[in-house]
Amino acid sequence: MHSPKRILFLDLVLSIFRLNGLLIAEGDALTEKLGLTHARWKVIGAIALSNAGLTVPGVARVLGQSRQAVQRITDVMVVDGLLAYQRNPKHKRSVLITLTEEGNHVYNMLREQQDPWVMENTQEIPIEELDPTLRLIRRLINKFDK
Amino acid sequence: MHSPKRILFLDLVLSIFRLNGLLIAEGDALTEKLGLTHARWKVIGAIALSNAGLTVPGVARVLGQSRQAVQRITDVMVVDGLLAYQRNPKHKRSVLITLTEEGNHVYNMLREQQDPWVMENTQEIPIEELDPTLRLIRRLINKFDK
DNA sequence: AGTACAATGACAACATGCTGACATAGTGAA
DNA sequence: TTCACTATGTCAGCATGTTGTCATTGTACT
Repeated sequence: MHSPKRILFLDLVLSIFRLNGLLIAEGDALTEKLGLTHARWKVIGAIALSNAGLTVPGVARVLGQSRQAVQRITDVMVVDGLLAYQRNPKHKRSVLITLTEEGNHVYNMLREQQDPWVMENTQEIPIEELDPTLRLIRRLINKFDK
Repeated sequence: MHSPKRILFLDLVLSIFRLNGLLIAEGDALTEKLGLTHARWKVIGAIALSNAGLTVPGVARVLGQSRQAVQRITDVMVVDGLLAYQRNPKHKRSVLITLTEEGNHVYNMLREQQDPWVMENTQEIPIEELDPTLRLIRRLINKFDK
């Protein structure tokens, strides 16, 4: 079974691995001055983008990671003053994670780095290419996320 | 700067992170019975797909990882009998990695799991979608890989 | 209410990734 | 050839991810 499609698909899988690593490196370089690591800016991003507020297992679901990994990161970030745990009206034990004032400040600075980066890396790519790619990626995510 | 393109691009980045994790989970499930982990099947795959033979830093470049991380994995895999180091006519110190007989056997079994998996997950996706997606991913890789 | 099952927090063990640092080998240019 | 720079192997320290386990809390169903 050496169909072109097989090769194409495996090539895509390898390329996803590769791009994943490169994007993490990009993000780390972007946030180096902010004292963030990819584990941290992922959490900050997830929380900042959430409307209703997120719990630790909630962030884990969004990022596709184990709740234990997220818990460890958020615990440290609370100690560091970036995040705060807040009573959850929906759940007695599982608190909501919020950005502290400092956390918000860091997120705003992150945005200041991120926006020009996005500009720079998308200006040559038309939406007509971006959109179908995202659709296919999402289709694969849905296929594997069960 | 809240252009649709910005949102689209950030969504794509997050989706890459997510799909990366899901693909690793898929691969791990696929190779569980073979006693492989993702760190290991990535190395085996990279070596099996190479024509000219790969060194440790070579595998690292293909996978987009640090040479130290790859070295640690391959050292263990040599001890476990999956890989062997071979003199490199091109370089006195940097040996070539080869699959042992057992390593080849494992790779063949990996293929037996992988082929139906690829079939199953690509049959609904036409090449006309797969190909431009791979092109865009590669374009991004080239942009970030400096 | 009671009870089974799911979700969560907490802790531990372990695998894997990264960077930094150092010595040695290889490469290319003056 | 010599010399500066790069590539590689090696070791160490640390960040991050996973799974497993256990106790506790929530939830849903009877």
